[in-house]
Amino acid sequence: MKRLTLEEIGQIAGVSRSTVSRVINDHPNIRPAVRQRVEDVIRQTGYQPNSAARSLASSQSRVFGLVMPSILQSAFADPYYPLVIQAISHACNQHDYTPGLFLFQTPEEEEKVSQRIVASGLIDGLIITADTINSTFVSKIQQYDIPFVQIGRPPASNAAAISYVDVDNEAGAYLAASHLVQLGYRRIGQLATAHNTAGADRDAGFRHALADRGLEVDEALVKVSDFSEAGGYQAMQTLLSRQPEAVFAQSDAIALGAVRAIRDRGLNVPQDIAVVGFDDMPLAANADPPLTTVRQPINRTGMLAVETLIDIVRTTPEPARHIVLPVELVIRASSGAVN
Amino acid sequence: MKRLTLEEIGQIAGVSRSTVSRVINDHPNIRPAVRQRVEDVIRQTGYQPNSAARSLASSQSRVFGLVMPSILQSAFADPYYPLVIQAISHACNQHDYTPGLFLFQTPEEEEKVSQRIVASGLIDGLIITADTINSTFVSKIQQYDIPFVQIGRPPASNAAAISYVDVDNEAGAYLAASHLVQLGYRRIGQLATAHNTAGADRDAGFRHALADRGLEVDEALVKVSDFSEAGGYQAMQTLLSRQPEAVFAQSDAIALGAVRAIRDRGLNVPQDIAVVGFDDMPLAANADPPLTTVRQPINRTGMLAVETLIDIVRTTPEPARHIVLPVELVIRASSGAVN
DNA sequence: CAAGAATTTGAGAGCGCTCCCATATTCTTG
DNA sequence: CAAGAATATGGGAGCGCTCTCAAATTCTTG
Repeated sequence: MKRLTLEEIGQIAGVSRSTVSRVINDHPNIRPAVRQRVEDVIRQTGYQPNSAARSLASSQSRVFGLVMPSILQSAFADPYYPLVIQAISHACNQHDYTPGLFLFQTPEEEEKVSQRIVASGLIDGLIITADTINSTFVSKIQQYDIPFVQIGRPPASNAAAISYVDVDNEAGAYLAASHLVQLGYRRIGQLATAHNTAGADRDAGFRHALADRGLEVDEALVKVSDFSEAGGYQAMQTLLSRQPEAVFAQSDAIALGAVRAIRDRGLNVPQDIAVVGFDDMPLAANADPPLTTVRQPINRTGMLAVETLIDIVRTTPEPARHIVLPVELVIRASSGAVN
Repeated sequence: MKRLTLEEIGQIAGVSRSTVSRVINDHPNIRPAVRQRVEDVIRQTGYQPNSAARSLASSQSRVFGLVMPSILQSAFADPYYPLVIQAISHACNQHDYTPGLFLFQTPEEEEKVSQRIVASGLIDGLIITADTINSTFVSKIQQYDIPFVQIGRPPASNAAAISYVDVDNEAGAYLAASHLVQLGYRRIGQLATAHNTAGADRDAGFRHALADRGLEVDEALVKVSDFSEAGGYQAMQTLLSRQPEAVFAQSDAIALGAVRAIRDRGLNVPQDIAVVGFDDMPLAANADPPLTTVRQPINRTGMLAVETLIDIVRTTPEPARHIVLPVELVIRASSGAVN
């Protein structure tokens, strides 16, 4: 079927191009009868405005870029990212935006593609998932005047100038660690991560919780992992010799790896070692044992990132928006509080 | 920094708009000296052509839509999809296309968004990941003249007319099942899936393998699951009472769930029950025990889907392209062949 | 019911490119 | 080295919208 133009829709409805444009863009000052007539024609013909022409005339594409910088490497080892992508996609669908996907595996790929996307006008704004401490991508993007919001808190040095949506990682870790303390565990370990602000905040929450209850953090019980199940497995293996009574893992994937490591050593969760995770991924509830964890609202994070970006694009970019979402502790069997 | 136009680049380089356009689009018949001069100016200024203007003038957007129909539901329960997305993203980056992401959770969302994407000219073609038997989405898309390729074989009824990239599921399952037979197992079960062609093909391969070696398929040893780890866990639980000696799972996630179910029953893999998966996800190698599985080339699948679509968009859409990629059996500990 | 105010509609210009055709330049070759 | 062929370059038109401004229509109100 041939594609119609505004002009042709106008002809059919007996009005001008301009009037049809007004109807489509919800402008005021159209007689109701005319609006109705035009809307009918649009519906009957299935007309959709040509998006290239729209972008060119309005310099707005209604496309957002969803960026995962190369520094995240094989980002999908952590099931968190697919969920974020899903949430953002859904939010974009609701708001009639199209999410363009930009995953970078190497710095070269990042360099080549990012040049194109920032300068071609293809994209109205960027959603950047990067809470790594050193993000060359973000500092590069700041040089262009393209709006963006970050998912996850940027490093303190430039957090003020950057709009972001984050969850309250510190409060979540505080809840998790407090929970373990309250259950009577004393030798509490942590499977931490490095080079990312979420990890730093969770670490801080963990330490505050212990301190607030008069416990000292035994640095020998803190091991660094990446965000994957395999990383958790390895880190837990090294931690096992220190005989912790409980362990706070900075993600569910890490926690699951830890559980596996504990089992392989012939020990049981939570009888021998209690485990608490972070994220509340779908698989946390189905795990064996079901994982006590900190639930973070991934869907709301994605939705708010999109809505914040829309707001920035449509109104003034200043001042930067900072959103921090609350989290909650979900108590299941792995911490030994229930069975 | 202000965005430059073709005209302005031409001015700086002392040539016309048209010549600059020719340089950018690699047209022949430009004197080397002139081309050089123009390229220098482009490089120095960091000029990028405005993509809206390009699309409008050429009616090509260089955007592909990556679609996961609503029928897949929470598609990301299976880690296969994130990997496919990653592969497609990478392939698009290489070929200077932008992948637009269209994940649909409900039929309403699908309806609303797909109308916009097929008719607005935003998109040059679609990559559809859907090997479900009943895809209303695909039949709807066929009514428009928008090029698309499917990942996974369409149902036989209209496979001839549809371009697709698939892996040789039947051969893979045949390899896996033959492997189990050769190891001496006789009571071989299958954790199958329903309503998708990949599952049907893997089922066929499984049955052929057994038949070719004179074994009958015991239907009581075939259980249906979805593609998730939790689904595999449940299906295996019901299968356990039938005391299989070995089981072929139609995906790695299912296989991992099965391993967990077997363990929970106090049995060991592979000593009591051997397990073979399908996909060779990254976690298969790290699993405990490492999973014998059928490796499918996800990166090549994504790459070929993109390249096939580019070919269809640029040349003639007829005839439909059918690509079936080979798979290989990866033998690890879970099948009992090695330790 | 006329005159001014308010509302509604139409037409022109322009967004930055590509594509085609006309003109200018360079290359052949007798 | 002239004349025709081949090659290289420039300019106009047009892609389908939006936005501004002017004109037409409708609404007020004395």
